[in-house]
Amino acid sequence: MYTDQQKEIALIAKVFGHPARVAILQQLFKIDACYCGDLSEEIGLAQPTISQHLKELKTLGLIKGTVEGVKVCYCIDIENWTKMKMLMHQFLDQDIPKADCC
Amino acid sequence: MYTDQQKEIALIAKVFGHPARVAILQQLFKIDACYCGDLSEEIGLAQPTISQHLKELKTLGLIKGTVEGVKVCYCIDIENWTKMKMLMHQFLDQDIPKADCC
DNA sequence: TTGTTTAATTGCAATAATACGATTAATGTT
DNA sequence: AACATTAATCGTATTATTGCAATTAAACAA
Repeated sequence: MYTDQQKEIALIAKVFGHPARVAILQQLFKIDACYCGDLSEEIGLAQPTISQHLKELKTLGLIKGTVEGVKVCYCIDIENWTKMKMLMHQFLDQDIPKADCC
Repeated sequence: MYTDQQKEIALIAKVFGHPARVAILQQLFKIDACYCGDLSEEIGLAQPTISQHLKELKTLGLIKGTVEGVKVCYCIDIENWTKMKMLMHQFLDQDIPKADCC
């Protein structure tokens, strides 16, 4: 029904389609690494909610987490983020017509 | 709770978060203009479903439609698409850390 | 006017997403 | 071992999204 590319773009975009996940990602870029509890405080959502959002980001491969004692340190997965960026640019930067058609 | 930027990025991404809307946009880029009925055939969804997706894209300002007799011609809104692209690039092209932190 | 074509709207059923309290799991500390 | 800390999972209520049949609306044609 849809091309693989269309499905993948939609999957990525869906993950960006919630402000909490946008906020989490921006925070990870800003401070380079973060703990679930810190994010919960920073963003203002309950810990299970943040954990759930982190899981979605992790499932897509955009972030990774490593256990550090009793905490889990999350950060951007640079390689996958770069790959994702290429796909999204491909979609966003399509050649636009010279003039509005209507 | 979230910044305006975060909310706007999420709103845009949410619209891209369904393969049907990705397909519609790609088709509009490809053939420069399209009618609702053509999209319905091309994509394989019922006319009301396509109409609904078109409405969401229009609400966000990414496309515009002009009545052409009994049909409605849809096309990309170049100006708004360009604006949207800038916002998304701002988000996607954040400075990534030199090395994985974890 | 009457019919034809196309798109929008309505109503509704099915599914998915979101948020969080309660609990469990894992690790570290005393 | 017993406790403390942190994050994941479970269960569940609420809300949002999706898809479409049926209908309505709008424009044109005969």
